[in-house]
Order: sequence, then structure tokens, then C-alpha cells
Amino acid sequence: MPTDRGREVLDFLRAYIARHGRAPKLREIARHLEIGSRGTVHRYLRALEAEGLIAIEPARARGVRLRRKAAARPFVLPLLGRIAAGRPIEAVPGADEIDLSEFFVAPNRFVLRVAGDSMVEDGILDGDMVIVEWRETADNGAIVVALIDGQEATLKRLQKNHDGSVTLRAANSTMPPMRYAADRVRVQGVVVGQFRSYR
Amino acid sequence: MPTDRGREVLDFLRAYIARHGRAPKLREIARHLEIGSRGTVHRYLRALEAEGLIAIEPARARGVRLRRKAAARPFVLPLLGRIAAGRPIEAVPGADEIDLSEFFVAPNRFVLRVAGDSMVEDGILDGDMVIVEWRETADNGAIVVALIDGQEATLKRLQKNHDGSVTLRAANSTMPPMRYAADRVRVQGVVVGQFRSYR
DNA sequence: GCTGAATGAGAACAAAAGGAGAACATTACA
DNA sequence: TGTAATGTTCTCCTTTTGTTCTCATTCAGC
Repeated sequence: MPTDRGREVLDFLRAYIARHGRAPKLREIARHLEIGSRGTVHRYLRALEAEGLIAIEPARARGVRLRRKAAARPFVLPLLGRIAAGRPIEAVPGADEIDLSEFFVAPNRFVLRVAGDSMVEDGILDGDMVIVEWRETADNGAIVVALIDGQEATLKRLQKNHDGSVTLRAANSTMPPMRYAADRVRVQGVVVGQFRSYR
Repeated sequence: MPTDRGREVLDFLRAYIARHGRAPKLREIARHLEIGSRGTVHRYLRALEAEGLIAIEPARARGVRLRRKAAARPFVLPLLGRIAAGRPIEAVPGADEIDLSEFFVAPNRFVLRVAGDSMVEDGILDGDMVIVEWRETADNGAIVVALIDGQEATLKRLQKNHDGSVTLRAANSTMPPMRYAADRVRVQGVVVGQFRSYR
């Protein structure tokens, strides 16, 4: 059981690691807790290590790792159920919370803000964010970030044709599908998610 | 686990490759990170290769390849920029990463899975998730979870009328707006976000 | 009073992190 | 083919970081 101050150090470690994905430096911990000396901070870290809450890689910058016992609060929201017009909210059995990090966070992903209405019929509106996984191949029908002639980047549905050519389809009936020779189109990533904020 | 500077090199590699389709030159990395020596940059690349995050084709210009293992940060994804049909990805100045936990997670929020097409014209499709903030009041035009007569829960746009009554509008032209006396409608929450997974 | 735990400051040191630049080999390209 | 650009390998340097000390202060409990 850590002391009061030790617990504050641990709380900050959790918050920092959740936010940045790596441990803070001793100086950052000290500044946040208004401690003037790195030596003092280090004493707390050693105490936390002695209790099995963290592991310290000696002499390494940011060499602190949280152990299972001290795992950060998960990135979850309660999932209340399904909502449909005209009926009460239905509870979803067996799924009472949803881990957003499973949906979104994975290696090699990044976010793009969408400009324009080219995917509006797939529910991707101007200003929405899409989560893209960096990949060079994609399945037929996937929404991809494609680079045409090494210059123009677009968000389109991918269709591979039998003759080897590639058709890129917008989800907007005012925009005709475009067909390209295979070597003109390079897939940069596949859209694996989308989100939007109303604030 | 890369050092601070090594991680910045990796972030730049990811952003550059996603944007240009090929790796940068050492001098480009150096200029972006304000490093004066190519030798220093090369040391970072070798460290990243030793950790299995990238592969280097020896002596080749732009001979860096990202490996799948390249680690992402939990809850934080890089924001590469804006994408629009017919133009390269534009960088967004001053916003190079998005903290999804700040975006979505708050103690008074929950997630609902949407069933049906009542909000399809607002880009909320069947099966999408909406993030709802628990509140009893809402601004005009907000998308709300409303309870009608204490029984039916629906997802609709809210419109407060001058006579005190309330109109709930679906975003679907086949569904007519419905008008209710104020005491029949109770706002349960306001939609603050929406997301979708393509897996 | 006395004691011990908790907390803090700061000095001193070794190692890591970060950088500059020279020198050379190889590649890219007009 | 020849020249500039690029990648690669060094060594030397400064700053930052982690680490280990000692000393001081406060406070609770006996």
C-alpha cells in the first residue's frame, strides 16, 4: 500500500501513460506534483517497484512500466443497448460495456479529416474523421485511401476488375466511378473506422 | 522502445510515407526535426531497425520501409491531415494528433447501437454507435435520445416550438416529423459523437 | 520530551540521450 | 561517364536523465 504521495505518483503515471503511451521522465513527474528534486521522485518510484506495482528499467529514460496490478482505467464506456424509433432501449445481453480502444487503436493507424461529399452515401460526411490502417493491399469493396499517379489522394471504394485494372467508386451518385490501370493506383491504407463529434 | 527523438523520427516516417508513398531522405528527416547532421539521423534509423520497427535497404536512397510492428500509442492516433478527392492530403497545422479518450470518454456518457434508418440523412446508419451524454435539456437542433410518454425511446433531432410543444424530426424524408405536447417528451441524453467500425 | 515515518531539497556521479561534423562508399542522375 | 547527392561509419562533445547519497522539516503517537 503506497503512501499518499506515492499514490499520487502512481495516479500520474497511469494518466500519463494512458495519454502518451510511454512513461514520463522524473522531471515531468516532479513538475506535476510540485516536487523540486528528481531524487525524491525516484524514491517514490523505488517504493512502488518494491510493492510490485511498477517495473523500472535501470538508467533508461522513461524506463517505467506499469504492472498488471496497477493497470490504468480502461478506455471504456457503458453500452446501454440498442435504440430504434418507436421502441424502448433494448438491453444487449452479454455486452454491457464497449472498449473504444479495441475499435480504434492499433498499430499503424492514423486519422484523416474528410473534406467533401464524395462518400456521403456511405455515411461519411464532410468534416468526419476516418481511421485508416496503413496497408498496401485491400479487399474488394473496402474503402481505401488511394494515391493516383503518385499525386492525388482520394477516399473511395475499391473494386478490382478481372482484367487487372482498378475502379474507384465514390459513394455519391453525382460522381461517376473512375477506372485506372493497376500501376497508376497505389493503396495507402484501408478505412477501418469512422467517427464524428457534434461539439 | 524508442527514445523520444527516435519516436519522432518514426512518427515523421509514418506521416511522410502515408502522404508521399515513399520514404523521405535522411536530409528531409533532419530538416523536419531540426537536426544538423545526417549521421545523427542515421543512428536513429539503425536503432529503429534494431527494434524491428523499420527495415533499411542498405545504401539506397529512400530505402526505409515500415514494418507492421511499428507501435502506436494507446488512445492517441496521429492526425495526418485532410483528404479530399483530387488533391494530396493536406497537413493540418497545429493539430498532429487526436486523443480519442478526450474526444469521447466522460463519466456521464454511454454508447447506444443504432437500429434502423431514421437518421440516415445525417450520416447515422443502421448499426452505427452513438455516444450519448446524459442530460435532460438540449439545444434546438441537437440530436437527442427522447422518451415519449415514458415508453418509446427514439433518436431524433429536437425542435422546440414557440407554443411550448416539441417536434421530433427524423433525418429520413420518408418519415414525417412528429409534434408532441411538451410534457409527453422527456430528453434523456444528447448525442455528442458517433462512430462506426468496418470490421 | 523522544522516535520513526513521510516528505522534501539538493549535491554528486555515471550513463544515456542527443547532436556536430569529418571521412568514405555507394547511388542517383544529368 | 563524371559529378553531385545520398547513405554509412566514425569520433568527440554537451546536455539530460536516472541514481544514490546526506541533511532538514514536519507530524503523529507513545
